[in-house]
Amino acid sequence: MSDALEPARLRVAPSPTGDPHVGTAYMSLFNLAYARKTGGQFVLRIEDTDRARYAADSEAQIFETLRWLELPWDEGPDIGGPYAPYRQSERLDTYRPFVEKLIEDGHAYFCWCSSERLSELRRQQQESKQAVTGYDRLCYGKTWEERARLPGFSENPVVRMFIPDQVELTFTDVIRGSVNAPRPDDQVILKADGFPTYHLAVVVDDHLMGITHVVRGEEWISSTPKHILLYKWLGFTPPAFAHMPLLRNPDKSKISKRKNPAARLTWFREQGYLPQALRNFLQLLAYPPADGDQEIVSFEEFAADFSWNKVNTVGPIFDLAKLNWLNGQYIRSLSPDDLAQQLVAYLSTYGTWVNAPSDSDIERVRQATPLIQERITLLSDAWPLIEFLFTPDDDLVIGEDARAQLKDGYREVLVAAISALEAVDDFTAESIHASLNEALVAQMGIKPRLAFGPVRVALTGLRVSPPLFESMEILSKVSTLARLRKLAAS
RNA sequence: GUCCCCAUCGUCUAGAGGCCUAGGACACCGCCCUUUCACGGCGGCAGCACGGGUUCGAAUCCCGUUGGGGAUGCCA
Repeated sequence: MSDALEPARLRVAPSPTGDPHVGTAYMSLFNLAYARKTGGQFVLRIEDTDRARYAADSEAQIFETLRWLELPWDEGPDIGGPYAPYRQSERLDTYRPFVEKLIEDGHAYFCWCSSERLSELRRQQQESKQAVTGYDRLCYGKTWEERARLPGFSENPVVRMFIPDQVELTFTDVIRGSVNAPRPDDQVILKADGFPTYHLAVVVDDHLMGITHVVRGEEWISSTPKHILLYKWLGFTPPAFAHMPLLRNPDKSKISKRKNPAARLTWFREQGYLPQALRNFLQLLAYPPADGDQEIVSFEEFAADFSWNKVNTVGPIFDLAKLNWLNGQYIRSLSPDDLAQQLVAYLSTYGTWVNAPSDSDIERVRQATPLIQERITLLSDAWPLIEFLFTPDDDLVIGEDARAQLKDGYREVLVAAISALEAVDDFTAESIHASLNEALVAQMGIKPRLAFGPVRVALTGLRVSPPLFESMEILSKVSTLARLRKLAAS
C-alpha cells in the first residue's frame, strides 16, 4: 500500500580509474533502492572523460564487483539500452553541439591560458589569501590573435562557462531540503583534448538519458549551481538532487584508498565478506533500520521502506567492527551446505587451493562446515580452523603455543585415550565423547578441561580448534589414533 | 584564506518542544552456558560540543562560538 511514486530513473556513474571505489557500491545501493521503490530503472554509465587517469581493466572490475554485490543495472555499457552508448568516451559527438550552442549564446568562451599560467595564478591566489579565487577571465572577449600576443598562451583552447553576476545558489535537495552552495567560477566544460569535463557531460547525459534523480556524494554540493546553470542554458529541466553524506576514514577524512583498504571494493571479496553483509552495512551507514531494534535488514526490506527524508546527513565513519559482526550474522544464517559451497569457492579463488579441489576435499569442507559456522566471521577465517583436516597425519605440525600448553602427565592421558578409542567401533562423535569421558574424566578423575587438552593438541596441533569429537569422526578412527600415538611417542 | 555542508555514547544511530532521570546496535568489561574457541543468554560502562536566546517546558527551534568535513583542478 505504498503511495504511488512516479517510476524514477537513476544512475551510478563511476570513473574507471583503478580499483572500484567503495563509494560506487554505496551510491549504487541507494540509487537501486529508489529505482526499486518506484518501479523505475537503474542505469550504469561509465564516466571515462579523464584520459590521464584512465585504467583499462578498471571498467571490467566495476562490472564484476557490482555483480558480486548483486546490484544489477537495467542499462549499461555491457548490456546496452535505449540510450546507448553508456560510456562517455563514446559520446563525444553528443556533447559537441551543446558546447557550440553555449558559445553561440554567450554562455561559454574559449580560453587559451596555459596550465602553467593557471597554476601560477592559483599559487598567487593561495599566497595572497584573498577572498577571490578562480579564473581571472583573461581570455574572455578576446580573439585567438588578441590572446596570442599575451603571455601564458597555449595553442589548444578549452571552453569555459561564463558565470553571470546573478546566479542561483540555492537549490532543493531531497535529503537536505534547501541547500546553499558557493558561487562558482568560470568552470572548464570542454578540455583541450576535446573531452568534456564531468560538469558538462553529466548534465547532458543525465538529461538525454532521462535521469530523474541525481544521487551523488556530498562533495558535489559545491558544483550543483554550475549544473543548474547548464540545465537552464540548455533548456533542460533539472532533475531532483540527492547529496549523500560522505563515507569517512577513522580520522574523519573522506574515505580514500590510500588511508583505508576498505575503500577498495575488491578488498571485501578478498577478505571473505558476504555481499549481503556489505550491502546491509552500507545501508545502515546512511539509513536507519525500519524497525529500530532489528539491524539485519535485507535489501528488499530497505528498498520497500526507502524514503529520501530518512537518509542521514552526517558522514559516517566506516567501522569494520560492525561490518564484521554483520558478516558473522549472515554466515550463521546460511544453510551449512550453502556456506560450504561459498567456502569451497572462496578457497579456490583466493589461493588456498592452487588446483581445483578434489571431490573428497569438497566433501570434507562440507563435513567440517557445521563445526566452524559459528566460529568464523569472514570466509578467510575458515582455513586456519580446518587445515588440520586436510593435512596428512605425518605432516601435522604441533604449534608452539599448543605444545607449551601441555601439562606433565599428558602422555598418560593420551595413552588412556588411545586404548579407550581403540575399543570404539561405532566411531561417531557421540560414542567418542562417551568413551573418552568414561576413560579420562570418570576413571582417571581428570577435569574435562585438562583431559581433552592434550587430545586436542595431538589431533589438531592447535590450542584452539573446532569441536574435538566431531573432528575425530571426520578424521576417521585410523587417522585419529595415528595422531594420538604420534604425540604420545614424541 | 574564502565559500558551503555537518554536529546525540569510542563507532553506527533512534529522537521532528513535554512520552528522555535520552532508546537500540557494534565494540569493550563482567557473569552464565561450555572439551578449547566461538555462538547464545543476562548484566554493566558510556553520549545530547559550548554559550546565549525563544518557551510554562529544548537533545529537539533561533543566533553565536568551537569542532569536523567538503569545495576552491583542462580529477571525478
